[in-house]
Amino acid sequence: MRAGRRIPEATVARLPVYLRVLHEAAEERTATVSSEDLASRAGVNAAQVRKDLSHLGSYGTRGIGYNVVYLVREINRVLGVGDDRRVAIVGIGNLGHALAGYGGFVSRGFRVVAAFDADPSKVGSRLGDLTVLPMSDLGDAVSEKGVTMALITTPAHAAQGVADALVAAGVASLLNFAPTTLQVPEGVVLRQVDLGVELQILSFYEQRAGRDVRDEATLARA
Amino acid sequence: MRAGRRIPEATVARLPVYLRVLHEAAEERTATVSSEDLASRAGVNAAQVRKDLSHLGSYGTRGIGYNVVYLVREINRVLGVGDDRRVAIVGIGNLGHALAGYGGFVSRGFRVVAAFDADPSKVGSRLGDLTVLPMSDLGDAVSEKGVTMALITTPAHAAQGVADALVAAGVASLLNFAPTTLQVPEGVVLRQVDLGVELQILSFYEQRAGRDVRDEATLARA
DNA sequence: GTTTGTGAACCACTTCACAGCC
DNA sequence: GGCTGTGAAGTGGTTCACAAAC
Repeated sequence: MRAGRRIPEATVARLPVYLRVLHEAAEERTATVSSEDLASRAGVNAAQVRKDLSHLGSYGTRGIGYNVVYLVREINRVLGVGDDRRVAIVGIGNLGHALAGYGGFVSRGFRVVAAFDADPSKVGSRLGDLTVLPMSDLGDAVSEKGVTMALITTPAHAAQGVADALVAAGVASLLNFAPTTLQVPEGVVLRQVDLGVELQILSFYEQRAGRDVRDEATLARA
Repeated sequence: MRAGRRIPEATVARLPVYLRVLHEAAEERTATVSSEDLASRAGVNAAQVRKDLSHLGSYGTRGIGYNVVYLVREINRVLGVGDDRRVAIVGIGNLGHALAGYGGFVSRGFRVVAAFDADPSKVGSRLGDLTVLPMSDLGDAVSEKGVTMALITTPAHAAQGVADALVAAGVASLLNFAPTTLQVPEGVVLRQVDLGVELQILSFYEQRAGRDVRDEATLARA
């Protein structure tokens, strides 16, 4: 598969993991990595790595491996990260609060620039260097601050309404943490993270682990 | 495929989603659901639902659908949920704090019974009705409280050490939120949730959404 | 008529194995 | 000799389509 054609979904889900591993390698001043290195650090098969990377183009050198800095740049480009993306959080409960302060977003090129809550007692409170805004400000704040992605951390019953409001405001990428299935119009990208689901999946494999030994390393959402 | 043989990984990942939908249906006093109902509420294809459920056995009635209460019981049994599972959280930063109070766990049969942190200034602080314990208490507390699953919410650099300690203490199911790949011995079940990865995947599809329209609804873990 | 359960067809992803390049 | 890039083979998952059950 030569240069960037349609990239398989499964590959897209692994690219961020490679990126993480490559950053670690870069910190250790490693100039090049082999598919074998990358694979073992990412917890996948080496052939997998090579095939995944071949979807982006031919960025390796036979006999040598992949140039770390160069590969980081290419993956960032493919994922559309790098120029910092503006993120809003709707629903400032425990989880929303935690995500607003989560360092793992900033270090990956995302910046939380707005926070909203429907509860008047929360509106106006500080959240790091942000002020929690009322839902009625959503439309204006989204366009003023150039928000392109939003995290929904409301209770389940409020999530669909919030999603509708976000879509109406022009936000086209939603990451939903509320434990409910959302409907969005075509063209809007939606991903679901349900922490309860993760524990239940874990529970299944733990239960099995007694009889047949199973070791499941999985990526998120993946 | 008659009655419970080996259940495909992809099916296991969807069962908790069906469970969530079934609980919603139960609240609405719906006695039976068709695969079509279930599918549309879960965001998948109806044939998928039927095939998934057929792996558990034949619990539907042709011409009628599936009995909600009965199906909930069966899925819970297969997943090994129901008898409340004891969970520990290691790393009481923003995220650990939020997860300790997350209602979505309790309502799904999981109970957070212990919290640990390596930072002496956090040890002894209250967290709901728990007290944060030092890492040195991990072994004892795990066995006393019957912990079988743990959430790792430490910084990345501490995660492997914590995983090792948990495994040594006899915890055989780990859900890792730290953005790093962990190594665990055979027989230990490990799942990875990386919130930064989720945003990066979202970013990729958002970027595409302009040209070709893609709408990606995904379940967690994938 | 409705809806399940399932073989068969299809499609996507993974792994193998090796030619080609350094 | 070492390592990538990739066809080919293998595996697993999804969707179709229909017979069987109600």
